[in-house]
Amino acid sequence: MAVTITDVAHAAGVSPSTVSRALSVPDKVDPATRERILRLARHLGYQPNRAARSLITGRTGNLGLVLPDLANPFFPSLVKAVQQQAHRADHHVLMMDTDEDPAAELAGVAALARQVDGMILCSPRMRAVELRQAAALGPTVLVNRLARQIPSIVFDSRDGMRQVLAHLADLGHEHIGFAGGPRSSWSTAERLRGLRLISEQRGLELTELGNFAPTAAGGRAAVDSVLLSGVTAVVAYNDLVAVGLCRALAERGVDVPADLSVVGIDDIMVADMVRPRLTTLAMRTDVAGRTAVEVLLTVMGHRPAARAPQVNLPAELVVRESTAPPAAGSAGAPGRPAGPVHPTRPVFPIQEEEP
Amino acid sequence: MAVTITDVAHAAGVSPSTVSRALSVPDKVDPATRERILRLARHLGYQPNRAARSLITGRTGNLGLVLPDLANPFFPSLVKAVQQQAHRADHHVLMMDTDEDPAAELAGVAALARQVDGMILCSPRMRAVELRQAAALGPTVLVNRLARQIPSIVFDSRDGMRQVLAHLADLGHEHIGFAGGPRSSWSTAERLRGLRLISEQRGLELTELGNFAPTAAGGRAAVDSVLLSGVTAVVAYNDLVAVGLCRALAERGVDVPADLSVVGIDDIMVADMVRPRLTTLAMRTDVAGRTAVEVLLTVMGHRPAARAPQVNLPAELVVRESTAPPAAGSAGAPGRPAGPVHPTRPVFPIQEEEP
DNA sequence: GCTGTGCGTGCAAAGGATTGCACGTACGGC
DNA sequence: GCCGTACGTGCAATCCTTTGCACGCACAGC
Repeated sequence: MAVTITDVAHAAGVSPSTVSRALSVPDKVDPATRERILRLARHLGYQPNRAARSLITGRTGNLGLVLPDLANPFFPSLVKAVQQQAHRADHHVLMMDTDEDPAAELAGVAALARQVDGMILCSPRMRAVELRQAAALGPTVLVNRLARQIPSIVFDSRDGMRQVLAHLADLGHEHIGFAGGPRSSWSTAERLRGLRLISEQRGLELTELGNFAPTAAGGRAAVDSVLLSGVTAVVAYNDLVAVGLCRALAERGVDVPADLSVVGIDDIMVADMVRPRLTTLAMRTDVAGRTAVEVLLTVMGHRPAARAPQVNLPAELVVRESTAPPAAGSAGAPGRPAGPVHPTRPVFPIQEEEP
Repeated sequence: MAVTITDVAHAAGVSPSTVSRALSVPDKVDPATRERILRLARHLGYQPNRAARSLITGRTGNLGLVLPDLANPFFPSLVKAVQQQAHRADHHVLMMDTDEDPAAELAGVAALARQVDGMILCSPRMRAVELRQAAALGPTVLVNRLARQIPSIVFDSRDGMRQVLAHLADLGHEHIGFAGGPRSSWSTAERLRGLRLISEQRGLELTELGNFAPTAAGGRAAVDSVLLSGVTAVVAYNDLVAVGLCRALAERGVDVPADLSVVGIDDIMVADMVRPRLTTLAMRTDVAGRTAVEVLLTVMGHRPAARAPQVNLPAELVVRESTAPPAAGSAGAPGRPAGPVHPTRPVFPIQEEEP
């Protein structure tokens, strides 16, 4: 059916070995024969059978990519970058969506391991011990998660949280809430750690509002804790949570940012489309994806991997419309000094009034 | 390194052939031996080497998925559904993003063809003749595109456009604009055909506003044509275009839906998050993805494929906030009879006024 | 002119699973 | 009690490519 290396060899009047060498180690074969072979190979449309090659070399030419939920807008651009970078290195990408199921993650990794040369695990939900098992199956790079001995790409949570809190503090906020993501999410823990550290340094009051699904619905669910907490600004686990929260607040008659400031994380496309446009901590997921592939290719090259590389990518605050100075008379900042204050509005408790 | 079929065979005291049969055609081997083999295989953690299997069977266990831009929110849920459905059939998915480049499509398909058992081409931009070349490389299913002799999954554009125009006509609109997508997009042509047909049937005036990029930026770019056209309602190529258009309109002081109605297509997640929430023609991309895999597996099974199956999926109009009756005195509907009319607002030409 | 070196090429093994064919055993039927 | 059948199992070929080893030839050096 398909044209094999032997077909090319016969056509060129050489042995299959020579054809193989002409294609992979060109300087080991006579220039004249090489040219003839290459021309014929092209002309016959020869494409090496990767299964056969894989059988002998032990390499597949594929990379695995495991992630919890492709429908989460955080991932597509990461996946896209991974795919592009892998393609540049002549590798293909096998994708696996585990649907936020930690059990499916290990199973998926095991199923994938045999037919990829290395794997990228994005925001894995599995526990550390399982992570080690997974990494033992082959070269592995983690994205959005840190683990001893496993190469990782993460965003600098501490500096990110520093930027967020600096911005809010500059606006005059003193009491800030954090609406966390899933309990099993490493990012939640990491961001909380950063927030705790920095808010203590700056003398800000930090209220943990709870754990919510990493979706707009999760954000809606957070609205009661937010309103009861008395905070003047909320840092949401991600932009979807922030958007859901804003929607729910609007329905309660709370104006963002006049009555309450909201900060998202990730800077997904939606963040710039909603009203108010979201102030958010931008994560360059495309950079993360590209870096992950580069690191993976490196560790795939050198067997021993002297020490697991850890890459810390910068996050950058994008200030848009969802943050403003706290309302005068707000619970969080009673009688605070002047400043570029927005037109005052009634705050909590909320009452229905003209739009 | 890894445990092979021979290892299992030795452990069980049988030949590799028997192990192979125990795993693939269980009723051809003695129940007792079968049990022993299965237990040992599980215990040793045996995973068949797919390269070796592929070499002999000619099948890879992979499906290819080619699409123009994963960053477009239309695709992720489709990809997710494809992946899930493929996984159920014990196949993996090789994804390829062509970055809206028609030339990259054919190249990508060619590169993928050798290592997949079948391919799903989503919204391909390539021309019909290239499409035939691509389909000749192996079992192929088209999504969002129709071609003779190639199995296709499409959404029912005509009925979709009928719903859209019925909704707008019911509201009282008589002059409707269409902001098309890329010229090479099959969907643009198809939707336009539907709009022309139905608007003629219903005696509506249809204005083609041009071709725009399938993004929010494309929608922004459409704002001038829209304002100059004198239409009272716009059907956008997709939700992103609709969102971009709404944003640009708002900046010009045009209120949606009071001054102008906008209808999107696709019902991506964003459609329900922006202000105003978008009235849009919902496409169940997850259903399309699942169906595509099912059809592909079918055509992969039967060699001859009696006739290429064509699946027409229903689209369903979701009415939200971006559509309303045309403003009284609007160019499109001068002195139209009463009805549930919104509070009147000045229309074009636009002038800055209080929010 | 003979030996040594090096380059270009071919031979053959290896990699792991599948599968047609054939063999052997055991049992049923007459 | 013998033959035929059927079932369970093993043998060996096959898929295609890569690669270590060896061969042969030509040319340079002494």
